[in-house]
Amino acid sequence: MIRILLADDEHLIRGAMAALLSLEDDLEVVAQAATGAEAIATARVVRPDVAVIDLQMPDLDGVAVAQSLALELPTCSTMIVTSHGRPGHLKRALAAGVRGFLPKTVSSDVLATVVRTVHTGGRYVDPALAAEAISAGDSPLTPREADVLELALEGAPIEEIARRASLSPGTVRNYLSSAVGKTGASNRHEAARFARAKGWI
Amino acid sequence: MIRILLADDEHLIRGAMAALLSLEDDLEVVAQAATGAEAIATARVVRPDVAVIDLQMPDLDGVAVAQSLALELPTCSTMIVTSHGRPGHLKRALAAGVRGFLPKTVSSDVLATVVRTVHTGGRYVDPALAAEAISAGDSPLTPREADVLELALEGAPIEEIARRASLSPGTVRNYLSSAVGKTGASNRHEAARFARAKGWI
DNA sequence: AGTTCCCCATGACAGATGTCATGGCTTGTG
DNA sequence: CACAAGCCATGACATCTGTCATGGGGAACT
Repeated sequence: MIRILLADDEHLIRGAMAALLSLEDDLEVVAQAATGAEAIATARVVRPDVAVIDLQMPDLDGVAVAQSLALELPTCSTMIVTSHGRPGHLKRALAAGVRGFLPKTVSSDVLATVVRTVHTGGRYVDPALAAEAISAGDSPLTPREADVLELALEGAPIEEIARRASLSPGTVRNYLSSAVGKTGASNRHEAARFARAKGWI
Repeated sequence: MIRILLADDEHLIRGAMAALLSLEDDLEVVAQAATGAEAIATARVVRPDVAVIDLQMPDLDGVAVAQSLALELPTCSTMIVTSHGRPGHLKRALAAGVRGFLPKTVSSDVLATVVRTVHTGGRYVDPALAAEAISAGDSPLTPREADVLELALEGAPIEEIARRASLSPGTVRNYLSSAVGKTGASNRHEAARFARAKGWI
């Protein structure tokens, strides 16, 4: 019997996935969590064999949870399911020791199969997402450029970005200009959207 | 027995919700669809009692589907479930004749209860979403302002917005300026994000 | 030691953007 | 009808942004 921890902030989805996984004879959902922190705390207690984590949750990112679990419970395999699969996320997730990465568009038997695969030490990444990740390539942005671009996402004026990044406005403009050039966008807002779509920020 | 049509583009979620609803003795999922168009076509054939529709789908909006269903199948009650509930959506949905509106954060028994409620002619709107909708108020934007602001969402330069809206760049700037004033933002990008958060565009 | 890359900053310039005043046209309303 | 409100446009002005040149300091690699 494979013991599963399920973490997803959407109660309905979580309950539904639990119901679905429980239909399998060899799978058992032993715990559920609605937030990243809760997932980690629960995992410490119940020590599941496999953790199925949603990527986007209110507090901790799914990847952050995976990182913690990899450290604290090396025997527990972590896999991530997500609605909005961006290339960068996949890369970060694999770096964090995640063994499975799926979009929520897959069918239920694929999910069950992957749970079994990661439990026996295997890995599985959705082919479509993998292809996207490869085509997206590495981020050409320097760390600082990524920081600044992220602050620009909300549409804030440069003044405010500079304050929040503790930089001079001139420097901010330089970084943004560089980022705009690298992304082929025509202004920082477009560049920010582009970079987010690629998963670079 | 209440016959249900389930529409959601995420296969996993759809299957899971089907599994969950089928656990109830008086509910039966008689059809599933992955897109809006598919949902309408399927509904014409199977004539379900209740349609449970996801708000965001690749092609048609959940609200658009609800509108079609209300016309073609007046005996079928439509309810919408969504991950990202914005106030404006709720308003549009109710105008389209939707009888139930829920975020995916609700528990499974709430879902089942609401299915029964709408089937007997009742209505149900998630209290939290309702409160949000009320506090958001009506859109202060004129139709044209909303159009232009929507085009501004992607970060395009004014030149392009003007082309896409078939307006002079000067006019676009006037509308945007007005919208910026009404939203209290400091530039059009912030205004666009704000308006989207409020569900105005 | 030299080279390269990143970080941070400044200054200058052109072009994009936000704001305001103004005016003509249409539509709906008291 | 008079009036208000929305739609569309133009022009002028101040400010914001994007771009480029320049330079110092630090880390990494050859």
